[in-house]
Amino acid sequence: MEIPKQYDPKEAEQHHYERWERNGYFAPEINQDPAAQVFTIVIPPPNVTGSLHMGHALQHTLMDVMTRHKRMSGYRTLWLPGMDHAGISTQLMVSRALKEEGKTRHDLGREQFVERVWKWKAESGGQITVQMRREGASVDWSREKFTMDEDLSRAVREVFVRLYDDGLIYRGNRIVNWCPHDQTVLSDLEVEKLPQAGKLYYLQYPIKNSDRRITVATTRPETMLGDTAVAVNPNDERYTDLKGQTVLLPLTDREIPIVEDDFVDPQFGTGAVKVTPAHDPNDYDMGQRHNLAQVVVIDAQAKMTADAGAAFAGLDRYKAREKVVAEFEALGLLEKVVDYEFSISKCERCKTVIEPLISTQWFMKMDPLRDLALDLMAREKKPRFVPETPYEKVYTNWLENLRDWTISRQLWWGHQIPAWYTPSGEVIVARSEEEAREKAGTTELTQDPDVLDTWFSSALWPFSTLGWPDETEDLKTFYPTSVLVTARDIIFLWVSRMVMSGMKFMGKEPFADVFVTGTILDVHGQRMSKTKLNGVDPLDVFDKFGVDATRLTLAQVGTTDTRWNEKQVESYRNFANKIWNAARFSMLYSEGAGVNASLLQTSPDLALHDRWIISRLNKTAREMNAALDAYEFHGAVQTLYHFFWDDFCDWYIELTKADVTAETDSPKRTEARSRLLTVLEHALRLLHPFMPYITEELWQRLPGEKPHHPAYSNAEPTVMLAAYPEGGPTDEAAESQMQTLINLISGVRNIRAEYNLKPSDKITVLAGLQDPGLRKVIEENTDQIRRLTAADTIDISIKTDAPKASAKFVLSGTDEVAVPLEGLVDFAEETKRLAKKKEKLQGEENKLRAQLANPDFALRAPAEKVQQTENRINEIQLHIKALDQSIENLQ
RNA sequence: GCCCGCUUGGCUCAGCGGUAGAGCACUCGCUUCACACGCGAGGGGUCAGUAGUUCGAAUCUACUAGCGGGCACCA
Repeated sequence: MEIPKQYDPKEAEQHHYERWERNGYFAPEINQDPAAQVFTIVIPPPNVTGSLHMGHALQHTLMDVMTRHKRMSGYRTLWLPGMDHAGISTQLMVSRALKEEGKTRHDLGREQFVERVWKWKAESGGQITVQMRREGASVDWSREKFTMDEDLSRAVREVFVRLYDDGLIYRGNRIVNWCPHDQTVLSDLEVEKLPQAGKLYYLQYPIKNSDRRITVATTRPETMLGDTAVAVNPNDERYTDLKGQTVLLPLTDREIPIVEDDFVDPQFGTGAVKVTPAHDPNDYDMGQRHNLAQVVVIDAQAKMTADAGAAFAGLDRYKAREKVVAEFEALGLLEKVVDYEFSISKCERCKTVIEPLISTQWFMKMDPLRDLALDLMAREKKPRFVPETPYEKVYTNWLENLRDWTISRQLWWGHQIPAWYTPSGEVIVARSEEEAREKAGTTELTQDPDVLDTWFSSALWPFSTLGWPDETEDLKTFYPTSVLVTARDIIFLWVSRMVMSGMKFMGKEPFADVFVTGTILDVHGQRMSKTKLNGVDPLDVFDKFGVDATRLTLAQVGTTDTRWNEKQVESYRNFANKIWNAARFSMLYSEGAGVNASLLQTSPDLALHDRWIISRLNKTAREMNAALDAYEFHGAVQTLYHFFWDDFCDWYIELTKADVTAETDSPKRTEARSRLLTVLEHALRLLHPFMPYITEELWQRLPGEKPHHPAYSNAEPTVMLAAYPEGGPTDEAAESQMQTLINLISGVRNIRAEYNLKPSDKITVLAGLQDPGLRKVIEENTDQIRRLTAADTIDISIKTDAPKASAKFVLSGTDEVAVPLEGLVDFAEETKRLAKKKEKLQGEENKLRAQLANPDFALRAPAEKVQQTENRINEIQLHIKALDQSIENLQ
């Protein structure tokens, strides 16, 4: 079998996914163990309009690592995929397409427009599901959901009706955030506050029956046309005599009162505030407190209404502003205009300045729901946020200050509100029009034209996708889910609402843990964004370095904000190639051999390197399971990388090479070959959750017995259903002996490098080892040492009798190694080399001695620590003594 | 305004109470029979600053500075 020298990721990425999916490996049904524990993740449903970005790739990688790890560990796993109908985004996208045809949605009418959106979805929606397959995401496509599916829509209506019946959903006339561009109301969370350089206008209002004026400051002069009061702080002495007076509102024929309200800050502006209840949330509240009239002067198109007066009616709000200012100036009532930076509310999506308007909308009363979530946190500390800081606190604080949620939207694409109106204006809320007719006792019903906020259906995602309100098997099996993986920007929009609805309708939290990922920033530390065009396309990275290398890079990001670093991906591409070539070597010499798990049973009879790699493998497996269970992805990646590259490739393969590549067949050769293949096979399993493609590609090729986890015994061979190694016993003696061997070999190599010896220069290694155990280890490995240091002779004795012209190093305490270098040793240089080492040791000794000299140290530090320090000092002393001896011999 | 996070070698990041780590970059050597996307050997950091707690602090506490983020009804 020809195996190319270089790993081609595209080749491996081509076939396996299709096979995995076709064979049903992603579905929980593949697990045959009725007693299996359950592991569930529901995907944060990407927008149907969206395409894959780095944030998705990061989240998906982490979810896939978790899912694959649990699946291999015998859990019945479900990672449920799906998409969100993304109300406004989708409607806008289709509207834009219509515009190209010279039409608007109104030309089509509601029914045809919605049909058109469905058509768009069928043809070009859900690009991301194709891209997720490329990522290797092991989601169960047979359970894929869409928030507008009939079953999920049914859940939405059910929830609406129940909350309405509970009095938690109500219809009300209140001030709301209105986007004049998208022509819909928005919730507080869909509005972003942006700093804005603007002006503060000081307007003078004449007082009735007086020649005095009162000055108010405003950033929005046009709203003065809707003023219905001027407010001052009750304790503001400047205005004591004006209290209860009446103001003649300029540019209108209205007279408005001066009221007192604590809300007014005497320090700001003039201490007098114009009150426009119909166009400002604070003024609205003040209006409620003082029973003020609401004069609507701006309409849904952000144009002035007839109530703004004939001179202004029909004007755009900004034109009206100019005109108001001009007229005030003409009247001599414009006191001054100053530059002023303030924050302005904009539509998160289209960046249009929000117009606060009074409007009849549907709202959700949040307090009782909020309390469910807060209780859950207080009582059970759920959900558990990872990382706990700052998210637990941020989440809790937000809940504590929660206000009612505006849930209606003036859109066509979405779940139409299940409320009908009778001719007499009675409101009937029902699960269907049929039910509404029954309730109303009439067929003359009109359904509310509005739809629900997209997040209304997302809030139900963890149970609506599993069949709720029916008590399905899936719902019983998979709810509550295990962990939610998400970006931090939707903790309020989505996470908190899922907790509330989960508690309300399931009586149980929707997920145990919430893992909040970090953010991938661009190379300059800026957020990647479409408008900034600084985003890196994951698909380009896949093409350049392979999916597996990209996944490894993303996995180690974990919860930290990290700048995009292509070099990192490149290094993991190289790692993939290293894996490929280690496997290539193992299989090049696999004749007569095969994977055989029994060869990983350790035994004192085995060679040191075998006992060592078995111990290292077991330790690595334990660390991997611990790290993955603790969501420590960075540590997990590091552990894998160093086990595979340093332990397995740099040392184990080199040490087992002699046996593996032996010319003649023998049981020893077969065993060495088989053990190498077996260690590799286990390593591939450990790597699989992170690097699904290369591991499957190689695992399929390995000869020998590669059993599945017992839960999957019926399935065809695949690494994704092999057992994740749990890690057997470790062998500390073997690890420490091996470390000595490594130190010896590295020490000799160091001498070779420092003396610029050519690889062809043969050397003799003299080892003086007083410790009999150590001597035995080294004696048993003389051939290995000879090969790995390119030495001719290894001479082991109790004490070296090295010639003066030798380079030396101390292995430990009294054990030293010498390499005679007749004619090559510059005595002065060698003295310097040894002195440098001594100096370093001396520094350490001084530090430790100072510590020991502190009487409090002996008194307060744990005895074990004191002992350790003393031991280390003794060791250093022996080492220094040996160095001194060597230096003296050189003189 | 309030709250939070970050600041570790040239770069990107680990570590989070017991002598500073990785990858990349850098230096030197190597066509060593798996891999030059490689092999071997090295150099490089008073862990932002200050003051505390502690026998001992990159690691805990407080403050300061720089950067980043979240929340907030100041017209």
